[in-house]
Amino acid sequence: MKVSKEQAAEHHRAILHAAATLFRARGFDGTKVTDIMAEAKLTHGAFYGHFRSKSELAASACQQAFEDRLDAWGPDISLPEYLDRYITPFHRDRPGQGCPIAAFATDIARQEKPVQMQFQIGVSLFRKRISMELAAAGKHSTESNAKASTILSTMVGAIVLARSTIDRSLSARLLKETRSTITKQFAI
Amino acid sequence: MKVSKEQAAEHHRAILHAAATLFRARGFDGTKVTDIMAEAKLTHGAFYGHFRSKSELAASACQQAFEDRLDAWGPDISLPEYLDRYITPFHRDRPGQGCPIAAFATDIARQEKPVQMQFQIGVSLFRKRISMELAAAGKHSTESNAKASTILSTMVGAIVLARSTIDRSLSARLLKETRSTITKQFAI
DNA sequence: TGTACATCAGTGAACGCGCGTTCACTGATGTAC
DNA sequence: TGTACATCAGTGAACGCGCGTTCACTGATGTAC
Repeated sequence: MKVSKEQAAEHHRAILHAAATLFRARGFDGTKVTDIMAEAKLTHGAFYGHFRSKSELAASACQQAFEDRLDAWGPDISLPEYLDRYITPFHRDRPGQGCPIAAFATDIARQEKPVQMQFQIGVSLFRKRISMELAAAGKHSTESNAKASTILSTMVGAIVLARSTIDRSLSARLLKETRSTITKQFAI
Repeated sequence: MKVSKEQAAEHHRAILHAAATLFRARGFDGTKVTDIMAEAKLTHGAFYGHFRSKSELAASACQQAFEDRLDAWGPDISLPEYLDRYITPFHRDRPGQGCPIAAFATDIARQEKPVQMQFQIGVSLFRKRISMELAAAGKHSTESNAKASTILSTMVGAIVLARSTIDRSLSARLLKETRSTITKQFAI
C-alpha cells in the first residue's frame, strides 16, 4: 500500500539510520538486508525502492555514521574530554553508535570502492579534528599532524583490542591503562 | 586415490598454512573452503577428511598464525627493532604473513568461541612479550604493563589504519609519523 | 467539496547464485599370506 | 620377495540453505474534473 511522500522520506531515513547502526555493530556482511528493513519497521521488498543495492546503502550508511559521530563531537569538547569518552567500556559496548573507524577497520578493505571512499573521507576529517585540537592546545604545532596520527591509531587500536578481549575486566584494564598512558606520554 | 600417510600429513599442514595465510589476507568469511584447498593443491572434497568444519579450521589457523608470528620474533630482536619491522609498508602490504591481531581485529567478534579463544591466547602472549621487553630495557617496570597495552594498541591501530587508507603515500606517512612519535613519546 | 482514477510505496512469494557440506566412486597404499 | 585384497585419501558431482534481488500484486495517496 502506498504511503505519503513524507512517510516515505521518513522510511528512507529510518533505513539509513538502521543500516548505520547495524553495519557498525555486526559488520557489512554480517548484516542482512532483511535485518535492516525489520529494524526500520518495513519488509525487505521495499528496500529496492529506496536504494539500488546493499552496496550502495553501505556507502551511504558509512557516510551517515561518520556524520553522526563528528556532529556528536561538538566544538566545546576538547581532545582530553573526547578521549575520556572514547576510550571507555561504554564506547566499547556500543559499536552500533560508536566510532566507524573502529567498527569497519578490517572490513573496509573488502568493500566496494564507493564505501572505501566514504570511509577515507571520514578518517581524514577525524584526523584533521584531532590535529586541530593539538595545534590549538599545544606549542609545537608542526608536530601536531604526526601526533594526531599516533593518537588516532592508539584510540582505534584500543577500542578494537578491547572489543576482542573476552575477559571484561582485562578489557577494561586495557582501556584504563591506555587512556592514562596517553595522558602521561602526550601530556594531554 | 589414496596417498601415503606422510603425504596426507603434508597435505594437512599445507591446508593449515594456506588457511592461516588466506584468512589473514581476506578475512574468515571472505575466504572460501575451495580457495584454501586450491592453495594447498587439492580439491574441496578432501577438506572434510582433514577438518570437521571451516569453523574448526579457523580456530586452528588462528593459532597457527600467532605461532608463526611469535616464532618470527626471535629473542635477539628488541622491541625497537620489532617496531621498525611492524610499522612499515612492507607489513601493511602483506596481511597474509602479518600480525593476526591486525588482520582479525574486527572479524574475531563474529567468529565462534573456539576461534575467539585462540585469538585471546595469542593477544595475551603478544602483550606479555612487549611488556617483558619494556621491563628488560626500562627502569619503571611497574608501568610496563600499562605501556605495553598502549604500544600494542598503537601498533595494531597504525597497521589497520594504514591498510584502510587508499592513498599510499598518505598511508606511508601515517606509518612513519606513528613510528617516530612512539620513539619520542616512549623513548624507545 | 466530492468522486473516479492513476500512481506508486510497500508486501511477500519466488528466483538464483554462492558456498559449506555430503557422498558414491576411484585408485594408490600398505597389509596379509 | 611377490601377489591379492582391504583400506582410505582424494575427486568431483550434487545437495541444501541463506541471502540479495526481482516481481506481480495490493491498496492508500493524491490528482483531475
